[in-house]
Amino acid sequence: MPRKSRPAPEAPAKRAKLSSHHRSGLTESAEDYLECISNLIGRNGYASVSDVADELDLIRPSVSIMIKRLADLGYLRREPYRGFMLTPKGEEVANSIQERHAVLSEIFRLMGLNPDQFYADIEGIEHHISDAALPGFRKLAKHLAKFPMK
Amino acid sequence: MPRKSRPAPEAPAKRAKLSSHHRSGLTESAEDYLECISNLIGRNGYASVSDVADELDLIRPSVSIMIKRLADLGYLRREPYRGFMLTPKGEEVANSIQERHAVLSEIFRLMGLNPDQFYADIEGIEHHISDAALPGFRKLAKHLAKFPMK
DNA sequence: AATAAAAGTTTAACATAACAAACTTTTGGG
DNA sequence: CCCAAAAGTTTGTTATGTTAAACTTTTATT
Repeated sequence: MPRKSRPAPEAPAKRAKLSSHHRSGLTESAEDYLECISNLIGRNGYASVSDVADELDLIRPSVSIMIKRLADLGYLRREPYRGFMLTPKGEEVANSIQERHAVLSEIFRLMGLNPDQFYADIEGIEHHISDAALPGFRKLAKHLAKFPMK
Repeated sequence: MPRKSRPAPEAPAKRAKLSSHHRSGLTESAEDYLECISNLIGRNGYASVSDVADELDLIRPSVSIMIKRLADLGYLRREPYRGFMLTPKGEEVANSIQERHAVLSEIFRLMGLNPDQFYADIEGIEHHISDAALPGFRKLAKHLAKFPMK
């Protein structure tokens, strides 16, 4: 028996969008890119597609595409063949991730876990600390400094 | 100018696989399903596609598809129209997530953050605590119980 | 037993994010 | 200046995970 045909759906006006599952309105992956770019700029003064690809262990086309999107969304500005800079919007996301990373590293250290050895844990967790929870984590780090675990 | 044609790539023998970015060899999403199923079984004695869909705020087809995959991968067994049970392999994953959830809830509580209000944080973080880090988190909970933050 | 409701599945479409191959642009060394 | 290497982009494919619509199967009610 022939299947009933479905009506053709309206053509959706598709705009560049990142499905925003996070605090920042960006995906974990996008947050990782911004964090990485900020780190590279801090270290080298600039960041390029190739730099980011090396750092995140991705290939250049993958990075190229994400960079274009982040630029379209206003998180960074590109100057062809001479890297990119974060916009204030991009800086804000990068800073928020970097602070979470730093706080988590400190907490891990105070827990007796070498942050270098738990880099993957920290990289995973840092995307899931809400703004509301962050002060609690800062306090935890202070508390552990005052009342050490060992 | 006509584009040069690419050689047809070998047909990859595709098997049911979940790209394993995590400790368990499963994705976060798959871990969420197993955690949820285990919780439902604990509460109700069994879990169904509809139960899981309600709980995780997904629609039945989404759940149906993932359940089929988890069954194919040996994490659970289905009895048509009467729910499913976790296999030992599935239990193991569920237990590991549940323990992380419990430890994190306790730590949040001891940090002065109501776990109910930070459910999303905990649900996100629980997938990123490695086996190697878990004992550290357990110790942290004990330590905070002994040396309270407020 | 009939049938309506509930439960589950199939199909098609989409978004994200990755890779590989091929192509283009820029830059730097000779 | 030329041209090769480096940098970047385009195109095509894949995997994951989701929705929506339509369909099928089971269960339960009368």
